[in-house]
Amino acid sequence: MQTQATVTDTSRYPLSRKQRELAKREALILDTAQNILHEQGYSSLTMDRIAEAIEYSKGTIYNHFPNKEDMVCSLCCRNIKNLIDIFTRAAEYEGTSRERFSAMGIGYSLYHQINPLDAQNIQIIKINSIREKISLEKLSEIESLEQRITEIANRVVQEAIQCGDLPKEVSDITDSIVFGYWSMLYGSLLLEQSDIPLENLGFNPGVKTLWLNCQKFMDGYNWLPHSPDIGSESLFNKISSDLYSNEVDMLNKRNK
Amino acid sequence: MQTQATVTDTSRYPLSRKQRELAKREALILDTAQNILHEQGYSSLTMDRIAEAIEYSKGTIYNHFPNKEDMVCSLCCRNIKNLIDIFTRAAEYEGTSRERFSAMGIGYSLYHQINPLDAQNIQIIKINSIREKISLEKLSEIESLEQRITEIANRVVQEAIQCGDLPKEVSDITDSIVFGYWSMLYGSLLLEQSDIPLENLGFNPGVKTLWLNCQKFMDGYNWLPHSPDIGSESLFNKISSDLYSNEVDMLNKRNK
DNA sequence: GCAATAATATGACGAAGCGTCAAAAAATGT
DNA sequence: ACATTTTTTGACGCTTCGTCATATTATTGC
Repeated sequence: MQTQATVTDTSRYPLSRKQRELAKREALILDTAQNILHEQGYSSLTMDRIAEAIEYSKGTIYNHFPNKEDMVCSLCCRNIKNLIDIFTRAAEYEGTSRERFSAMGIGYSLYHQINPLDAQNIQIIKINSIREKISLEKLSEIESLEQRITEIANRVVQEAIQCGDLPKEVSDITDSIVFGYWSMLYGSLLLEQSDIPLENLGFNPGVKTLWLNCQKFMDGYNWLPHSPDIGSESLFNKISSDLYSNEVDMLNKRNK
Repeated sequence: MQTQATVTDTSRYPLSRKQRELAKREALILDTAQNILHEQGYSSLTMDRIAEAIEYSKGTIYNHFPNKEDMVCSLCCRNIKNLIDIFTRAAEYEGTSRERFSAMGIGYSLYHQINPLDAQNIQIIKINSIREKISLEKLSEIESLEQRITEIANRVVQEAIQCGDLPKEVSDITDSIVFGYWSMLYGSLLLEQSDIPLENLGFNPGVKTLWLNCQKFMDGYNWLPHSPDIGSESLFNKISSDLYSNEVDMLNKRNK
């Protein structure tokens, strides 16, 4: 009988040799997929090409993933963990609640600038006609990972209310605040997507614009302390260097 | 010689019989494509199916569109005109500058709720791997249509500055304001996309959430008059019934 | 150590879709 | 009425997906 290879066993028991090998191969497949995406783009990502690259047959890949879309979703799951890490760091940042929330925006923006591929993959798996091919298990996996992120953000909002940085009245719409913030981050991300010519749309895009809009969004909710009329950039720089110096370096290096 | 059928001639001269027939058939193709999308979804949208439905051969379709993606983009171009109409109506709304800007948000949101297909198509043509197949002409067509929308929004922002509803200091970042606003609209739209289970993410989504966030965004920019602490919904209802009663009816009818 | 059995890997194959192009059909010009 | 240009057609080649009978490898029982 042909059974589905699986490494999603989350039990604490040590994996058997077999399971380890399976996990290793799964990682190999995902690595290879990412490479191809990186070097040749999504339209060149075919199961045959992956099979050739990893020196296993196509059937073996299909023992790991029910289809191509599911595989891309797995890639997203793997990579979104980096984003969780960034959000966690932001939530633990030593500063006001507002600075911590701001840090999340910077982190999100930085992360996707460094890894535009991830943004593209996320974009792809959000398309309904793609989505319907992804297994329910994988869908709920990515969903719960995203949930972890929104929970982290939500906690900061609640802390802000508790310590009086945000008015008590918003206690029952903390979700909305997170949703709005995320919408703006996500929307900006997609609108800024590499190949869409925003300049011609009359926009002056970039991280700084997003930063400003995020600040104004928080101002609107009366999140104290308010952003200064001028010079909120110094806060931006402070947070960037405090929390994301590695990421900023990486970005600078790449742009050279 | 095989030449490309074209009806994009924008000259004012009356079209010849031939051109009219061509335009008619192009519309037929797009209508049919939209039908198939509506009834069977994007994965069932194939050139062969369209050909069969319109009772022309596939080759004839390829005389109108260089490929499938270009055709979907054409569909977007055709439909985005409705959005321009909505934005125009919003810009001409008799009310404060802030109300007009708000009206744009409501209109955008309503429009995509009524036509979720359009939102999906827009989402699709924003994917790089799709985009690279679309002809440059079509890309610049949709770009300039989108530009018309942002221009309309931008004009309202400028009027707001002129009449003192927005502080003079933002004069040179009107683009950013429009960009932020649009990001939030667009981001919310995509995050709310039909099949993504937001409830489980802890969100309480919907038009009202978006409305609130838009209001807070404007508050953040100090766009006068500020939204009231409670009861900004009455303004929402007023604008909806003043400007979009047709659209609201349509939506109610459909949900019945 | 070996046969029997179970698990896994393979790649040829069918199905489906895209886009092409030589040939057929229709329209136009003379 | 015939020649020439334009348009339409659908069979065809190509690519990709995902399957599955068969081959290979691993495991178990004795």
